[in-house]
Order: sequence, then structure tokens, then C-alpha cells
Amino acid sequence: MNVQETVLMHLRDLILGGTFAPGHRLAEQPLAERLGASRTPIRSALVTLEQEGLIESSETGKYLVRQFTPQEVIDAIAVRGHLEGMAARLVAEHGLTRQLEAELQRCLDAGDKLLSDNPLTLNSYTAYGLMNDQFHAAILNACGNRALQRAMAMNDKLPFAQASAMLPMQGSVSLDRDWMQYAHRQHHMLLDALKQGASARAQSLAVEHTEVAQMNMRLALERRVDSEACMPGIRLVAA
Amino acid sequence: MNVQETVLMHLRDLILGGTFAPGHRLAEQPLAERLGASRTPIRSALVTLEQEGLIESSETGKYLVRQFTPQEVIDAIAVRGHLEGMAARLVAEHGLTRQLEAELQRCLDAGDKLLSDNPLTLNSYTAYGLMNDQFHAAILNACGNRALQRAMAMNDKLPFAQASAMLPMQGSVSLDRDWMQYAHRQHHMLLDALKQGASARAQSLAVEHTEVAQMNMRLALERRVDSEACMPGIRLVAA
DNA sequence: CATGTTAAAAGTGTATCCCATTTGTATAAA
DNA sequence: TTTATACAAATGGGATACACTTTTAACATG
Repeated sequence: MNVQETVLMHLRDLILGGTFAPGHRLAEQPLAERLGASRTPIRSALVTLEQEGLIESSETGKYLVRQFTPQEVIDAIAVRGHLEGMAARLVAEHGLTRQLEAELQRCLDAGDKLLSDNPLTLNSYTAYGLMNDQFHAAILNACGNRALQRAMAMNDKLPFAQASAMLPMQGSVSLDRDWMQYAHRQHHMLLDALKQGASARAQSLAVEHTEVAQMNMRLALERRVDSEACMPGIRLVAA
Repeated sequence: MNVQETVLMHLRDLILGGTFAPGHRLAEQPLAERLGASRTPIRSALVTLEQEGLIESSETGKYLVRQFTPQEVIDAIAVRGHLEGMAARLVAEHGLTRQLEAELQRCLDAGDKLLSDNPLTLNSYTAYGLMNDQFHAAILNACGNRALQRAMAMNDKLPFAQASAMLPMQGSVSLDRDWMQYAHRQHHMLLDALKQGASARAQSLAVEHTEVAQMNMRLALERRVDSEACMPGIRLVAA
């Protein structure tokens, strides 16, 4: 594999892992030494990371690790919700294909099964997260609007704004399960709306669906220590 | 000025100017010779342009000039509308500040004056375009959601999706004036809704506002030759 | 004439070098 | 003790060197 990709991933992990505090300066040479590469691949990685929003370049061209405010985090989730609402509406308007319906149904069935465990196992948690991602990705994928997909992809670069990052934290397992069941029922209702071509309802549901995510995020931000374990990007958020 | 920025702008102009056909390969060395710079700044420009969506990297990592379908163009405008709708709603919900109200009112007054000319002069056209940009930017700026601003900024990188690119083309001046007056009245109604804190109405208005833009774009895509003169990016759209 | 082979050309990824600029520091002067 | 100044180290932007890969193209062969 080429060094560029390796360096990019490595560097991203370092930042998300909290190795550098927000505001920390990222100089090329030290990074080059640390990652055992020359400055060239480091530079290209830094350009990319800036576009992704994880780092920012100061007036004089120095790269600094970006810090996010809790409000920005909530806002990013709201944007995700708004975009998902549009995707759901488009799918409802264009009509649900047999293929998409089958895929969504598969996700729902899997979710039903996973949530029947009480209490949830750690495995169920992660499996549910994967399924959740698939569900949301399938709709976005099927909406057919590439600009919308681009916008969502950009938003997803903020590590805490991804669909999977919004599951309840393992704080209080039984409470979490209740919330997950609520959210999962929304998935069911959303597929129902899509089937009926009820575009406005589908849009509202998708938007409302992220209110749960926003609540979870608020909680996670209060219980920082627990959250950092399972949600890497949260380290970049100011206390 | 540093070479990097110069190269980036120059290269962007070359692409939008239609120097390279869509699908054309952009190799580093030839570009370096052509722009009189070394490969280093070219490289960083290519990375940026890929993020902006003007070029794409093929399977083997080569950069190609991107081609857009007419549908993608329309879709990008729809995304803009959806995002502007969210911004307008947020502004209405948080309450219009005195400052923003004053600025929007200034734009409206300027627009009123410009559109009173009949027929419109070329100057009025461009002046209206600037005012239009200001109006839309002011709302986005005031909405306070940074992730939303990022998403819009990304969408705006598609050259035909910017607010100013959506004015009617100088095809038939008197018809254009009618459309501009319609769109401008929507601006008035939007400010009215914002003042009242009518968030749902503000959102709907902002979304509906871009329907005019979509119509204009469809027309522009039919009258390619005329459009290319005043809208550079349209050259990248498949016939 | 088509096709396979191979050598030259072009291009990429990476490292390194150079230079201008910024940044930090220690010493001298007030 | 504080401020200035000069000097050294660090850094970033840019160019280039080099090895390796992909294209291109010419050419020979069936």
C-alpha cells in the first residue's frame, strides 16, 4: 500500500485518538519523523484533513488541531437530520424499488432480533450499529441525488456526526435499550411511509429520528469519560 | 502572493473555462510546465479540486476532469434550496436581529431600485446578482449553524449551484425581468416571514425560491451557447 | 494485416534540497 | 531589571532528484 493513504489514516487516528490536544500545532517535520515518512505524504494528508475539517490552518499557514464546541456537534447532527429528511422524501417521491424495500426490511428484521435480547450484549450493540449504518446508507444511496450524497459525506467527516456515532452510550443499559427500541420503531414507521409514498411523512420521520441522536449526544457530552471510550471523535469537543 | 493559491485559481479557471474537455486527464507534469510551476503546488491544487468536486480520481489514481449530467445540476440546486430552507427556518426560530433585518432590507431596497429599470441594463443584471448573493449569504451567516454553512460552502463549489448562477440568462430580456421580479418578491415575502418568526413559512419560501432557479437552469441548459458566456461552469455539463 | 513484444517516453510517489521567513533565545545595552 | 538586537533553530513553500510503474509506440513476426 502506498505511504500516502497509510499516513492519512494514521494521522487521522492520532487526532481522533486524542494524541494531540485541540489547538495543538501540527508541524510537518515532527510528524514526518513520528510516522516514519518524508514530509511529502504528510503534506498531502494535512491538506486532506483540513478539507475534512479535523484541522484548520491559522493565518500564517500553520495547521492546528481543531476544537469543536458542543453546540457545533449538535448542529452537525441537525444538519444530518435535515439531509436525511430530504433523502427520505426523494425516495418516497420516486417510489421505493423492490430491491431497496428488501434491503431495508432485512435491516429491520435484523434489528428486531438484536433488540429482543434483554439486557443487550456488547455484541448486539455493535451489530445494531452496523445495521443502523446500513439502513441509513441504503436510503441515501437510493435517493439518486448525488449532490445530496456529497453533502452528507462531507458532514460525516465530522466524526461525531455519523449515524453510528449516535447510538446510546453504554451508560445505563436498560435505559439505552428503551431508546434504541424507540429509534428502531421509527425505522419501521419510516419504511412504512416510504412504501406508501408518503413523502412528507417520511421526511418528518427522518428529521425527528435525529432528535433522539441529539439527545444521546447531549448525554454523551455530559458523561465524557464513558463516551470517549466508544466514540473517538468526542475528544475534540470542548468541555 | 504564494504560488499555491495562484496555481489553484489558475487551474480552476482553466477547467471551468472549458480548456479541458470533461474526462480529460490532468497529469501533474504537463500542468506544471503549462502553469510555470513545479509539481508540488500542482499536487496540492489537485487534491483541493478533487474535494471541490471539479475533478475526480480514477481507479488508478489519475485525475480526470469531471463531467456532470443535467440532472446532477438540477439536483445540486435542489440541495441548495433544502439547505437554505433550513437556514431560513433557524433564523426565524432564533429571532431576526436588528442588524440582519437592516442588511436584508438594504438588499431589498437595492433590488427594488435595480428592477425598476425597463428594460434592464447589463449593469442592473450584474448588480442584482451581487445583491442576490449578499441577501442569501446574510441569512446563512446569521443562522449560526456552522455545519450548515460548511455544507452550503461545499455545494457552492459546484460552479452552477451558486446563488448568483441562477439568475435568468439574458435570453429574452423582458421575460427575464418578469422572473426576476417574481423572485425578488419572494425575497420580500421571506423577510416578512422572518420578521414574524414564521419559521415553517420561511423555510417553504426559501425552498420554493430555488424552483425558479431550477427552471432557469433547465432553460440555460437548452440554450447552451448563450449560457456558457455568462456561466462558466456549465461547460462541464453533458449535453 | 493483425498481433504480440519490447523499448522509449511519460508520469507518479517519495525523498531531499534550498531558501525565505518566522520563531525562539541569549546576550548586550539602557 | 527590562528592553533591544542579533543570531541560531525551526519551519514551510517550492523545486528537483530518483526509482519505479504505466503508457505509448514502434517494430517484428505470424
